[in-house]
Amino acid sequence: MGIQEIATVTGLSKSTVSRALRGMSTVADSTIDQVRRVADELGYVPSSAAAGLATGRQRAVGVVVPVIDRWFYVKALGGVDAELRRAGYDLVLYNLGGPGGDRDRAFRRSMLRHRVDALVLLSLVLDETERAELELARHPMIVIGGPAAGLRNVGVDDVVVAGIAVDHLCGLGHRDVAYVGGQDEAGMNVAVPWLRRDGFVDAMAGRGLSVRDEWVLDGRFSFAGGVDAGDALFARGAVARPTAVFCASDEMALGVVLAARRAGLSVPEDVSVIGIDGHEYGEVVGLTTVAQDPEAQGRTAARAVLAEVDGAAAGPLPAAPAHLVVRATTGPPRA
Amino acid sequence: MGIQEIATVTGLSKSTVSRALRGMSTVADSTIDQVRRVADELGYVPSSAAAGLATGRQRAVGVVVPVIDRWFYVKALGGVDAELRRAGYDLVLYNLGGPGGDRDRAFRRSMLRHRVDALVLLSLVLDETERAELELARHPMIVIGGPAAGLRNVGVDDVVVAGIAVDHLCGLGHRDVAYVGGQDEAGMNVAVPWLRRDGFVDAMAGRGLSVRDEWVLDGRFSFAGGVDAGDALFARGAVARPTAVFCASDEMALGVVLAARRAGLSVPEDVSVIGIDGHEYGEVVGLTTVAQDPEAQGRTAARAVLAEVDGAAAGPLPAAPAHLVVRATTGPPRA
DNA sequence: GTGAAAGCGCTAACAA
DNA sequence: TTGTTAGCGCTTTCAC
Repeated sequence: MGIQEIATVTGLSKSTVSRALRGMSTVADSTIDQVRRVADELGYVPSSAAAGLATGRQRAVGVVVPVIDRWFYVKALGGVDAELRRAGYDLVLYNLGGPGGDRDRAFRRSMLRHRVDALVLLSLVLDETERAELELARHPMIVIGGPAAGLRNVGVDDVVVAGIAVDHLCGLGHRDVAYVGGQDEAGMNVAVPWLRRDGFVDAMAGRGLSVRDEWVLDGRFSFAGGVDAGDALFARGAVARPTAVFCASDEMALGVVLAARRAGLSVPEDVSVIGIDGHEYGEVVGLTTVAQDPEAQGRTAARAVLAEVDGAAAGPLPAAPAHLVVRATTGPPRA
Repeated sequence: MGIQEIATVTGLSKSTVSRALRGMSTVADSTIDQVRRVADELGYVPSSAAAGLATGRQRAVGVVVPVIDRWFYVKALGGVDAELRRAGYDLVLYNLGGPGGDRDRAFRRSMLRHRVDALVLLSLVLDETERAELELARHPMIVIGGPAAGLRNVGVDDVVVAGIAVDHLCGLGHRDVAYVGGQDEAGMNVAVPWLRRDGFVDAMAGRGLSVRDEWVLDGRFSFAGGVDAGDALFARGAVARPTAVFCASDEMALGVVLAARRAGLSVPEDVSVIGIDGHEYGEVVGLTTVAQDPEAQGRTAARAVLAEVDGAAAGPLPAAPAHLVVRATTGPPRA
């Protein structure tokens, strides 16, 4: 049940059938109809392997994620997927599976096998070997999230984002603000957390405000991590307590809010909390945040990489937008 | 830079190189070493398309999800992925993208192209046409989540799960319990919500308890939906308020808890809340739940389908385990 | 508008 | 242990 069968049944040649199936304009309309009908009747299923071998194009792009179960990755993946589907491309998912997931093997064994025409890397920091390996495959690559040396990337300007948050907090009158960020649990993607922290510290310094060491905490970029950080922050008694907490992700911010309430503090009266992301849960809970749109970033990245596959030049991409969304978890500090 | 180059450089034949690359035991160890070295030097990258064409095996399996951004799907996807990676298989993600995502095209255009050797469907209810289409591809299929006519499936027994929740609630003395479930937002996957609701109603009936119509709500299987359902439930004043709420997912349960607190009710004193899933957030918040392990289900499904690809018979799978986790959101009703 | 033939890069008998 | 010879199912010149 290949193209040949259809050729035999219709009395046409393989080449004509091939052209007809792809709807090429050099084929008579009547022929196209006939071929399509017969193909349907026969239950013809094209072989992407054969087509790929012949053309050198797989019509598939790979998406590499450090781990899957993070809000940002899921959203970005959805965006990439939507755009690929529009273009008729398949998506092959390469999940590095965290620190325990032996990246090396994953890299070598599958990503390079010409199974895909391009790669979208989700906030990945590659080491030299990995870069070199990927270079072998010679296909277009782009990263979403933190910047990566030598690769195009789409994402927000993390320093700017941190600045927006600090502006908001300081504009309300806060001077004692803590930071909850830290390494991603997966042990990857170092760029983003650092950029946000540096952006925070710098923005504070820009206003003549310094940040206490004990107020820079690791929230592991997760809800539970945020709770832990909040517990640490609020257990110390009112004297050494910040009046505001800036979290590098909404999930952590949600955790901090919970910890605050548990500690008997009211938000934002006793402590203000702001996050980054635009997580759905935050909207419901009334979390103030600097929202970004990872889905749109995914779509942008997919479009860019697809264009490159089609031979377009790889120009630089503009920073993705992010904007302050003021809700109920931030307010002026207590007088 | 194909297998041929290596053959030329080493002075061996293509076949020997091919065998050496795959480490076949009929090849001299020294030859294997040599071939591998030369392959590395040349930066050889195998072509999965060519291998697939020749063998008829793509070493890839497709995973079909109704939408990606749901806790259960993400977790299950992770499980499938882990097992595939172990087996050296790639994962091709087919996201139907909700009701707006024109399933048809997605089905026809890519899933069937022999790009994958098997399919894992995440709680999908297929109509006849879709079933027929997929049959064409003739590869092993399995569904995770609700049962689907004519297909093997792995998942919890939803009726039993609902029974566990009802047992717990009634064991505490509750008689007035509401249900929050409803259609998945995606408009797919009808089986699971219905089974859970029916299981709930039946279990209640089994104890001589009936369920008010106004206490069966749609929470859209999301956090926000849970909040809405909770608002509706708790806005009516204490008279018509249930003493417990059974939610078909933890995300909805979390929303109901939030709504209860907002309405000035304390949990579990004024109202008990129980969910299904074992969501991480629930753990932190102290949500009582009937926990399941979608990741394990994903692994099981992947293993089963891989075995079938390798020619194993497709025996029936046992129901996945689920167990009650009592935490802080359930307690006896007020006297 | 259609056909013939070559070939994409690999694997798999069958020989040697 | 290695080499020879056919394909796998498509696309694509180049003719007609």
